[in-house]
Amino acid sequence: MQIATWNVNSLTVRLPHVLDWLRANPVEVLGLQELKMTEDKFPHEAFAELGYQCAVLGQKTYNGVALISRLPLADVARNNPLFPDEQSRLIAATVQSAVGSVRVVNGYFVNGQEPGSEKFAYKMRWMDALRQQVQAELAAHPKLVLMGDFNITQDDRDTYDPEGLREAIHHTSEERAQLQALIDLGLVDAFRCFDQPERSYSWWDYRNMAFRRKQGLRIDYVLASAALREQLRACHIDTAPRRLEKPSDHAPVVAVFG
DNA sequence: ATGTCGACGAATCGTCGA
Repeated sequence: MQIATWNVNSLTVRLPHVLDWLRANPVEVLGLQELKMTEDKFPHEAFAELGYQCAVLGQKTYNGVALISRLPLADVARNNPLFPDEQSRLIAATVQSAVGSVRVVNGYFVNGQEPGSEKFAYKMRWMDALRQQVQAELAAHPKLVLMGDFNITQDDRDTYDPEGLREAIHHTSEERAQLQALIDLGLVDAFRCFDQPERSYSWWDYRNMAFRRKQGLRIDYVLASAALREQLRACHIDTAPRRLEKPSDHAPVVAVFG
């Protein structure tokens, strides 16, 4: 089974890229972030033609997440029952896969803007609540994947400028402690379970020719629970869509189980 | 040096968020 995550930065704009990518990469489950559309505008039919069903938590202009799946999506949960939130950032569902029943949690984590800001405080509260939710989900579903745009670099390998960006947004000790606390629930970073090229990133600013200059951050993750670790076969970042005309600023991250 | 996108409301650009 293959599971992927991709922040598409407007599904309205990126739908052709996503459909093309699924034709070339027919993963079982794809988590999308930053749909920037309400559910009534979601192109269910286009995905259905490729054999996918979708569960959507939409929002106008900002945020918005979806699960795109070849397998039936059961027990769909939208946002966090422990954390009332006007922003659409989380969607979870259960799939019966070749590696068993897997709970898939897909998140668009808070950006945080700047350390010390109100948005940064919201990021911390949001992750406190997410940790509680994932802990409960893990108790009910030993095989669990938590994936999405985390908006956090885990360590210096995940940033093109570890010195210049030390304690900058996406690099703060507080954010990294929050990510570590999630991992400490019993998850592994699928990408780091395997040898990877240096300067592997999942996001590049649109400005400054950042992609061409390899100036990116790895802020998109697939985390797998211990019960799935031995089934984990590979994980990679697919930079091909970042090279297309009018790309998303993020690249898909793919994890292979089975 | 604040550089690029995308959405929005009210324009044909300014503002916000990333």
